[in-house]
Amino acid sequence: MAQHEAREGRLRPARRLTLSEDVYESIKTLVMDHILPPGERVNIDALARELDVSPTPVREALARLEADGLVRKRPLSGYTTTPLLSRAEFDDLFDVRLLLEGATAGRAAAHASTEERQRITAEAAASIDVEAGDGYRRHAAFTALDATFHDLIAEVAGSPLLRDSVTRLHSHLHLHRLYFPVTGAPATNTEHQRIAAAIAAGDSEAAAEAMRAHLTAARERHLPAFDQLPDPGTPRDPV
Amino acid sequence: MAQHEAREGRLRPARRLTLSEDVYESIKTLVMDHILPPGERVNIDALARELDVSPTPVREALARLEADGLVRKRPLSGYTTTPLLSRAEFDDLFDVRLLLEGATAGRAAAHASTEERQRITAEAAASIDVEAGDGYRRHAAFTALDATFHDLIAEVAGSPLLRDSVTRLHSHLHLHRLYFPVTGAPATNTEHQRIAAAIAAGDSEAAAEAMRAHLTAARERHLPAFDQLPDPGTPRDPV
DNA sequence: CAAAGCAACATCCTATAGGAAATAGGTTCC
DNA sequence: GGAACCTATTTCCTATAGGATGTTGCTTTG
Repeated sequence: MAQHEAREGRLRPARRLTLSEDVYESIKTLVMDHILPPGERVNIDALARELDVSPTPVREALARLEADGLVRKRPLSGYTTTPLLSRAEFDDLFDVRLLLEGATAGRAAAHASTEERQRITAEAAASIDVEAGDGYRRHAAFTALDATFHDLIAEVAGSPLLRDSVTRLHSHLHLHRLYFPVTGAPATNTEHQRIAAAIAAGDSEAAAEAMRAHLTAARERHLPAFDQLPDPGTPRDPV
Repeated sequence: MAQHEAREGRLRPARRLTLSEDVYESIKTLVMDHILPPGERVNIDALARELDVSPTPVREALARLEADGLVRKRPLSGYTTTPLLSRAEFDDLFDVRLLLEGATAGRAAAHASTEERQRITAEAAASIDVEAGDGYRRHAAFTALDATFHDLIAEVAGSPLLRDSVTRLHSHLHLHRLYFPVTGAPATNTEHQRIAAAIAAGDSEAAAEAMRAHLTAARERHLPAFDQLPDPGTPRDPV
């Protein structure tokens, strides 16, 4: 049963601890980067062959991804990648982000340690040198940096439950953003630095307010995307 | 391969659509009702034999439950039910509930339809006749009714993302409450009715305030539980 | 020409078997 | 008497095979 020597030369990164974990990360990346396009059927067997594993760990990873909201499962019809965000879902996402991330910023300003405040300030400053690169790469780097900044604040807020909720929200955001390159990188950086300054100063109310202003502005920057492409609506259960 | 006639007489309820779904609900109930005690190892094969299915759907259900936070998975050591809430985790839970459910109550007051307002009012009123029953049964019924009320408000708030977050939080709460019967049923009912009245009247601010007052009071009612039993602390990764 | 029915196909879902790792217990050595 | 090492067992993890179901395309009929 020569199943080990075939493991070389696969397109997955070096294995973590369990195969299921690797497969989970691999598929998550495939969905996040839209290599598996939104709203498309996911063939378990084909995916297993592609990753050079048996269908069982693929099935297990898909079950976790469904709980994350990145794929959907129709009972006897297989898995499907979650379709693109509709306008209503996008608005809902930012409404909830406003609520949750306003709170994380305020709490971060109150609870963060000295070392954590420095990390946040550094992260906001590091956002500048993403000007390098071109097109897709540059946009992907910017998106990753933005996510890192927001996740860092959620991490520092000192509430595991709040952090989980925010992280879950962010993975939903990726279902929209990668398709629509935005041009507001400089504005985003200054807004980030304003948030970082308020947190460093320990001013909870100012931090929350700066975060809410940032999210409101970011929401406005993303809006034109819905005019460029036909709105996908919510064609998610065509029965 | 006589695998169908063995399906009769199992302790699972009638099958929904897929076996994995049934198994998921079954295990979820086992964890919620503490038939699988918190912090205990979960043997996949034993569970599969108990439910009279193969390990594969059990494994899939466990993966979903891990995403829900009801079980944990240590890479090469199997699954474990999530341990009891520590004092710090309990405080965190109610902090986040205060934030999220205050928002759901306010939004429910603004967005609910006439029919939905009636359902909420009816649900709050129905909370009275749980005085019947004894001990465990009575407490379980009260807990279920409380969860239904809060979930209903989250449902009506008109934000799918917010509803998911709240629902997720509630499943965490079950990890604490069932072990410590509380005596505040009458107070809970009046508080629920006050919330329902504010929502029915369409007063967002009053509804949010009533919800926050309710949660603050409920938190106080639960607190003595930590004095009755030795605090479990956070013995979750004994290596 | 359109719609309904049928059949073939592809895919998912479940069951079983075997290899690998971690845990637990006993033994031995210090 | 205690700690470290080794061995045996248990358990998890992965792979493969077969049955049931949904889906798709074609044919036939009105």
